[in-house]
Amino acid sequence: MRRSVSMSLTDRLTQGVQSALVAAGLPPAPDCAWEVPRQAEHGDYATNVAMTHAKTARRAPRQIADAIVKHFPPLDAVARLEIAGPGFLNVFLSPAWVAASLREVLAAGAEYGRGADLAGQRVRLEFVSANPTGPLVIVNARAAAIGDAMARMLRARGARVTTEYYINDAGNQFEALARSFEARIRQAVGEAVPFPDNGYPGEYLIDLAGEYVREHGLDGAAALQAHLDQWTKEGGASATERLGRWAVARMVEGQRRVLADYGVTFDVWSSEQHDVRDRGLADKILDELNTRGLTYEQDGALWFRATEAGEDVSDDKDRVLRRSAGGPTYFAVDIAYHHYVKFAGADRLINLLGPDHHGYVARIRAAMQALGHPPEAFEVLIVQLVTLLRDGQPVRMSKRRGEFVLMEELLEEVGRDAARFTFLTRRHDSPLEFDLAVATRQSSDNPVYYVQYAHARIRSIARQMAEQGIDVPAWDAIDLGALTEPEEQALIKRLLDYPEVVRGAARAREPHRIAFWLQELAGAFHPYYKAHRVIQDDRRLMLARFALCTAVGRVIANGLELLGVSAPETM
RNA sequence: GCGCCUGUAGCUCAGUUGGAUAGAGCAUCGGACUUCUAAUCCGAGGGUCGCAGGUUCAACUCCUGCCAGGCGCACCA
Repeated sequence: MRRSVSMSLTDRLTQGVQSALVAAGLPPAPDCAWEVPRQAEHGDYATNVAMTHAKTARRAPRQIADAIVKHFPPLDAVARLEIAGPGFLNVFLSPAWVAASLREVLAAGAEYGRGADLAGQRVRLEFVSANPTGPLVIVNARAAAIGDAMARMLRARGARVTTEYYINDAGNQFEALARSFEARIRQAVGEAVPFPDNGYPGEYLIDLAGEYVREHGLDGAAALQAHLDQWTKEGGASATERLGRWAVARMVEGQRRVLADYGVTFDVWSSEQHDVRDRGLADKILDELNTRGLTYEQDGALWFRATEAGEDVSDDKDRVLRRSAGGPTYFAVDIAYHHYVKFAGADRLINLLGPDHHGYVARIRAAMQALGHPPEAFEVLIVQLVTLLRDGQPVRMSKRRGEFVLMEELLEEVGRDAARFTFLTRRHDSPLEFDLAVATRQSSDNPVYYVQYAHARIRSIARQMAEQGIDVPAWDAIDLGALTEPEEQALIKRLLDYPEVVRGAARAREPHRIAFWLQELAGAFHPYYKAHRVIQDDRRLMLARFALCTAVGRVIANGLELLGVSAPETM
């Protein structure tokens, strides 16, 4: 980021306030927050510093405000200061400064909105991580949209982000899948075997079994038995496990493909089996925890003192690490994975989990803190459920019972951009009601098109000007002083807020702020476009407006990029 | 029973670490295309911010209690 914009306007205003306070013989304020007032008559920026500072400065708010106004240093950005209400300080920007500041947006281009406030942070961001026991469903699409936007946002502010998909390809769920898959294969070749209890009854397993039988040329029960016997002779993993591995590989491949179609790719795909269990990390972490005195034996099992570990969390009960029957629990494996693998390459972990895991958060956080990781180094964000409706009727989603709506189907019906944008106009921790019928019916008036359309219109102006052979000089050579309309001033001021919006969204882990802000920007642009023509005889005005529109288009494209949504040239 | 999330317009949701008269989209109603894309624009109606207290100059926002919905409380993952 260029030095001229590295210090934001509000920073400069704060500096002005502080120097004014000192010049007036008052103590500097510990904090000075700026907001954009809802109403234009309250100025472009406002601060309540005179009120919050009243106690420490031991003066009446209005007295402090008076002093600030009297001693405020001259800034070319500031046209005037006003005191209002109980002691608000309202700042009115100079129109000439506003118009000229457009140059910074244009000069920064695709870089505009990026910054370095998270520079040096190595973040490992895990999301989706659905069980490899079935295809991805709608809630996975929500997590994917949020996680991917989160990664883009954090990178834009300087963090080094590694995105990760963790595959739970071990334990009871894997075994249930393997047994279910074997049963489906046997049924596919005509054997009358019962389907296992606690299996995965979804139709996708029947399809997958059919594929397996076809690809291996198993044209009957005898051929299947020969196929399996060969493995038995070889020794090693059981036939059931081998079938399960095949099913998992196919399932993960399918998940990866759907996510790629959605525009979401991961830097790392890690496997519970290969990257943790096979490397003996589970045993290693038990030793580590033992050494630290964080465990005890009881009833033949090894327990973690979850109720005592942790600085800012405490679990409500201790947790088993090694079962009395032997073997580590998922929890033990997970501690090992976080500690040895994830923290090896990052100083900050962010996990997006579903609400069904929130009871798990306290124990894993406690474990991380017990292993010496500071509380803020390990963040868990709960992405709330998507309650699926079809014409107002709830649709239960359960992979176990085989009832769900696939992420693939969502993308076909609603489309990638609309789906992503819909998920990104909600807070991640807010439950979302998603009516498929309504979403399909309304997919053509999804708010995403409102934003994209603004971009397409702007690109269209550029095409028109090129077609008409209008010569556009470098931005620096254009006289922006022509931008005096209130709508033009308002648009530029919005653009100036953008870097701060991205910064705040990244810091709060809230990509939805960007989506809402883009809607507001488009909402300011469309009326302007309708009311004022760009291409016209007054060349000075035309070029200035073209510069403004180009900047708006640029920022829309930048913002949509952070959300993983396309910015079309035409619509 | 305990814990977490949520409760804001008819519906779906925002509300920027306490600010000034609580917003948007959809839906409803009334208008606007000879003009850079009408996937647009202009206007109207629509609210006890779940309820009740408390904190203070100021509460949708913070605290307490209650009500309602969702989720979780395994030697499953």
